[in-house]
Amino acid sequence: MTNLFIQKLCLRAPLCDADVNALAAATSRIQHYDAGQDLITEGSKPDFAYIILEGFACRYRIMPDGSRSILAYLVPGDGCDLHASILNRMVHSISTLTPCTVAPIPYRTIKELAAYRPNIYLALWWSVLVDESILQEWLVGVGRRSSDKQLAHFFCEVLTRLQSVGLALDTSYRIPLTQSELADTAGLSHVHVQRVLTDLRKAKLIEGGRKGWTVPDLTRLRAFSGFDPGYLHLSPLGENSKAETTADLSNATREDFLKKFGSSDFFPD
Amino acid sequence: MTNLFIQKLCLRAPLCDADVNALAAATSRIQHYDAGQDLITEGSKPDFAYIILEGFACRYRIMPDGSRSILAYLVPGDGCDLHASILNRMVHSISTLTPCTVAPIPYRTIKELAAYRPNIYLALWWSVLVDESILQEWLVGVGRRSSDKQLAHFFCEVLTRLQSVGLALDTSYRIPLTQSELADTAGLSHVHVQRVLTDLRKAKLIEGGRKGWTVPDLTRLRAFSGFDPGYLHLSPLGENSKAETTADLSNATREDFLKKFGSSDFFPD
DNA sequence: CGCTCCCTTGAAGCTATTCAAGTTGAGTGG
DNA sequence: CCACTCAACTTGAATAGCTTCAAGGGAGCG
Repeated sequence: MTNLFIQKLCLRAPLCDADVNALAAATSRIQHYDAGQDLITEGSKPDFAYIILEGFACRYRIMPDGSRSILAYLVPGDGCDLHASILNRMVHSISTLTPCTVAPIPYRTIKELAAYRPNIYLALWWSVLVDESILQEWLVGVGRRSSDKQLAHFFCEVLTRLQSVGLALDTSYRIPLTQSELADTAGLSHVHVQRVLTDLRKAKLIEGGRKGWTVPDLTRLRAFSGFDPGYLHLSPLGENSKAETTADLSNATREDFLKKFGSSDFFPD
Repeated sequence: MTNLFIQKLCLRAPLCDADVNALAAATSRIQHYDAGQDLITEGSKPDFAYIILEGFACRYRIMPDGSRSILAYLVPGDGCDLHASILNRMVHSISTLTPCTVAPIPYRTIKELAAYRPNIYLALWWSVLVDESILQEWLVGVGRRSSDKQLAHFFCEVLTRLQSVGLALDTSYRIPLTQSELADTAGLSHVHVQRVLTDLRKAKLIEGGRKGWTVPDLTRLRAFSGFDPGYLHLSPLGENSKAETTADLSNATREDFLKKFGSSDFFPD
């Protein structure tokens, strides 16, 4: 019994059977949402984090003038704001873009999982840091990439993230986003996005439209946009080309890892 | 024995004397850097995190075409990449902008502090989440704010962050950034930044130039830029009404400030 | 004194926005 | 099945915002 969320965490820390079972229990209750519904609203302080099991969602903010800024996409396997209970309140909203299947998890449960299961704790940390890294990449993109490269880069990112959980392994996977959503992601007007996308289509770098984009040749799109997946930190623990360092986990074998972090006194409380 | 880093963490979790002493010991070794030196270089996997005790530093990326994108500023009291040892390798560099006093902390020490001292653990988490929140705000700004409002908003943020650790309580505090640095922060050309800044100067919203900016009236600048400090999550744990947060530091006199944040149980020292 | 870094200004041109008016396609009810 | 509707997409034209190139000015420092 597993799901894409658990699969994703498995990429990030060596979870044992007990870890997987605990996560499976935590995500066993599921809910369905239609497209366009808010899971979390700006200003609230929710009691649950949500795991997206199917569908696409996004984190966004509405500016005083009514314009929208999309800050992140949540694809199947992603959790939203697993950590947010530490902060006072949400400063953005989260909304479904397609019909979604989600698993709500009480923050209490997350805290307990993190406290008693070091590997889950590590995997959650990893997720937060990857979120931050993606945010940095987007900031670079909005600031310093041309609009065509930025949109192409974004498609590469989403496909790569989907592939990392076993989706989008062939080129027929449809990314269900409208041009307006892409515009609010890239900080552009929807009219301009439309023109850029037709150019990309003419160059055979993307295909589709109307809430369904496909990429015929991801390698070409990556080359075009200068996409380097390093910032997604996808490579499993243990595969690290850099020289050995005193900092710990990346070079560690599973045994080293457990020896170091599996002891119960590491997480008091 | 305390410093701005410890002071900042005290705002974020109720640290006891032992916590403070442990942090003081961890940051007791200090180093001096000239302006323009890299503390951490892209692609490396450093052994130390660095706490900025004096001076300004920034996190940045150089794009393939040679342009720079600044992703974050580190002001006194900030730590850089306290958590980075979990990830494979750095995907950006960190450089001093002014001469800096920094305290290097081995990642081992950070791990131990986090493991054995729950309040420090909580405060570090908080720091990471605030960093992420700032990144989101910047992304919104680059995408959806006009260039004058964006730069004004940025000045508000930096001043507010400085005030939260007791710096910049009056208007004479100089923000030591060049126009090129501001341009790489806002994703603009330095020529355009120059023109926007002269406009802001004409409107008496900012003063100075040449690596030294001051804000004569932070309230006016906040109103102009639509700055809401909520995303900095400065209010102490437990106090989280919106009204209170927006009110807090910006208009505060020094006495208000000390009354609120200077109480001895808040700064055990 | 002369160097360097930072700032300033002008002009030309590109990029992106805004406004406005269609078109297309999927879904809905008759 | 067809008309109707709505959201998504498309296109054009005018213009604002921003960049680039280029040249020059001013402050601080050895």
